[in-house]
Formats: sequence, structure tokens, C-alpha cells
Amino acid sequence: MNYAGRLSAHLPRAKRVLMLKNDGSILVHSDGGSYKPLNWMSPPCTFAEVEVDAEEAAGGVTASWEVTHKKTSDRLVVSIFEIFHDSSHDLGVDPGLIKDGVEAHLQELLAEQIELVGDGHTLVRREYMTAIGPVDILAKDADGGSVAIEIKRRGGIDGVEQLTRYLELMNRDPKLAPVTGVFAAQEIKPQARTLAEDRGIRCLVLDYDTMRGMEDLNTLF
Amino acid sequence: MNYAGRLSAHLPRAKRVLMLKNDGSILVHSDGGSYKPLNWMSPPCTFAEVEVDAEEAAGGVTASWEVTHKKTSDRLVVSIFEIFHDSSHDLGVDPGLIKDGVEAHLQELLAEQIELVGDGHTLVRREYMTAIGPVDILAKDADGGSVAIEIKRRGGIDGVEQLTRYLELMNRDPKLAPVTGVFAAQEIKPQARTLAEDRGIRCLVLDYDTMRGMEDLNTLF
DNA sequence: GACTAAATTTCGGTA
DNA sequence: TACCGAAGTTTAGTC
Repeated sequence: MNYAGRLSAHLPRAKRVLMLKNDGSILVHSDGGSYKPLNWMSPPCTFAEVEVDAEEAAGGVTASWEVTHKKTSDRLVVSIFEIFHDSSHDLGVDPGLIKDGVEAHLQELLAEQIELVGDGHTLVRREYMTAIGPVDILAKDADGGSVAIEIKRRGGIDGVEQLTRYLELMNRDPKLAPVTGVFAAQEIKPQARTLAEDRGIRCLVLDYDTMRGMEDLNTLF
Repeated sequence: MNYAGRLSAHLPRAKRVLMLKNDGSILVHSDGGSYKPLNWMSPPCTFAEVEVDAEEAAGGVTASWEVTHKKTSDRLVVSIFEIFHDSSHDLGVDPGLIKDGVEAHLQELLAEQIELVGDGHTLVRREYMTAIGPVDILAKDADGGSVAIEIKRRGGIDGVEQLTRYLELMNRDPKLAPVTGVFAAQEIKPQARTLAEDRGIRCLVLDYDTMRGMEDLNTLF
């Protein structure tokens, strides 16, 4: 199997699972690893069975598939030696996945429990818009100073950079300045913490389960 | 189907393709989209068939699977209503994919053709280590000034941020300072270009095919 | 449609 | 093993 497109890749002959989807896309899976296939072609693409030339046939190839992307020039060529099993099914339209409990939920919880950021803090608003994008939470501290909060599930350097950009911009606005920053995440990487604290940004580790428990209490009483 | 772990997710009843790998992991695919499954459990994990209780059985559930992660508490519960087709195969160990032509190759080519950055430029070294990570290429310009080059396949804002961090640090080093920055990519997003130029970082669009052609010429002569 | 940021990211390399 | 950055990332949301 050979792929040519954004890179070139070759996959040696072996027993594999090929999944052909209804939109012409194809996945080539091995018996391990995570959900990422060894090789694939994303839709929109077209599937075509091509003639096997004499040389290939002599090498044991019984069929050859060519899957080409409709927009880019990406191309995947599959050489079939032997088919151990073949099965086709009509699946119909999928109702889709319902998710719950991602970053948005963390943001919601922290907005409700803004005192976790510090005593006397009050919520101004969630998704406070700036020229370069929305700040997750804007709050005020006990002294009335602005506090910009960036929330992440896992806090890395990129999140600190993002918050730094917001702070830089917001501090140019005389109605808001001075604005301090809080970097809140379920888990904060050491390098991100170092960078944040070096820039005067406070770090806050969030316990999702505890916060959810608090919410349940608030609902009860 | 219900997943509880890093988030909670529910997948309504529908006809789907379930792939059970040898390591106990499971993928749930629909008939469209890209290679990412609707739901899954990554290895290492254990697969177990559990008893169907009376209520579920009354609702049409014929089998129930529970896939649990071995380290985290992630759990995926699959309720089987009907099996349209079932097939099992031993795939053996996979030889794996051979890749060629990624960012590393771009870096290699630009190091060989460093004059593309500017007349009189010379290579100092690739993967120049700093305290916060390796700079892709360190070079010197015609006047002997240091030049830090960050290479990306597709140049976005995050790449500019990365280079900015390196430049900030390197300019504190009297042996290197002043260090100028070059942001090199096959494609540079307009917003990334604006940000880079605003910070005095030069942008350089690389033509992979041309550079590869040059390499072929260098190999010939 | 272009671009940004998140992802149950996964994957590979390095300290 | 932990951490960081790239990925043929994919995906979702916003402008």
C-alpha cells in the first residue's frame, strides 16, 4: 500500500482490516494501537478498482484499488493479495454523539463558584469578547480590580500564551486596566506554571469532581 | 452506548461497525466522517461481557459489554440490540508504516540550502538547544548576526508564538544577541504573517518541490 | 469559506 | 517514564 499526498508513505504487505465507508473513504487498521488507522483517505474522495498489471499479478496481487481525494491530489493505492473475509452493510444516517462535561462545563462551574478564584471575587461575565477573541471569564477581585481567567482542561504553555495575549490587549483599555490573570486548569504542566508565574499570572488547579459536587449541593438547597 | 471518563457521552441506538482489537480496545464507527470513531476505548483496557438485566432485556438489549481502562477509571458500556454480522480474524504483528517527507525533511533541505534565507547566510546548526526547547535552525547572516529559524509545514499563530519565546530567551544571551527571527513554512496564514512582521520576524515561504529538485541537482553534481 | 482553538486527541522523540 | 511538540491531525465553533 502506498500513499502520496502531504507526505509519502509505504505500508508493507500484511493481514489487515480495511474499512470502506459510504462516502468513499477508506481506513486501514492493524490489530493494535489506538483509533488512528495505519493509513487512510479522508472524504471527499473517490474509490476505483484498477487493472492489475502483469508484473503485479506475477507478484501475487489479485486486485488493486486507487482512492483519490476530490480536491487535493492525495492518492492512496492499495494492492490486494488475498481477501480472508468480506462483508458489506447499509448503516444509514447516524444520530450522532451527545457529549457533556468538557471545557464549557468547567467554565460554567467556575463561573458559579467564582469565589474559588479568591475571596470576595465577583463574576462580570463569561466569554468576555475582546478584539482577538473571547476571554473565558472576566471577574473582579475584592478591591474591584479586573481579573481575566483562562480555563483549560490541561494547562500547557500555549494556554499561558493565549492568556498573555488577552492580558496585553486588555491592559491597553483604560476602562479595564489594570487586569490581572488567572490560569485555571484541572492539571497544570510544570513548565506552564513556571512561565505563568514568571509573567505574574496566578495558577489555579481545579478539581472537577469537587466542583461538580458543589453544584449538586447548590441544586439541592 | 455510554462513555464515562474524561467526559460523559451518550450514543443513541443505531446500526454501526464495532471493531474489537487484539489489545482489548474497541472502536465504534459510523458510515461517514473521517477516521475518528464516534466512540472508543484506547488500550490498555479490558473487555468484559456482562449480564443483561431484566429491564434492558425487555427493552430489546441482547448483550452488554463493558470496556474499562486499566489505569484511569474510563469506562465504556455498549448495549447490543442486534448483531447483523460477526467475524473474527487473527492479524498477527504489523510491520508498520514507513513515512517520508515531513517537517524534518523540510528542515534538512533548508539547512542544506540556507542561502534561501538570504544572501551570505551560513548554517550554525540544526536543532540548536535552548533552555525551553530546540530552535529548528540557527544561522548567521552576512554581517555575522544570529538568525533563529522556525520551520513549519503550515505556519499559524502558534508557530510565531513559539519562535517569539525562543527569540526572547536567546536575546538575553550576550553571546548570541542580537538574534533576528525567520518564520519559514510551506504556507503562511495571513494572520500569522501579520503577527510575525509586527514583531520584526521575517516570513519565508518554502517551495518543497523546488527545494527537493535542488537537492537532486546537488546529488548529481 | 477561512481561521482559531479544542480534542476522551494520538504519536514520536528526548531528557 | 514524563513531558513536549508534531500530526496526512480531526472536529467544532466563530467571524
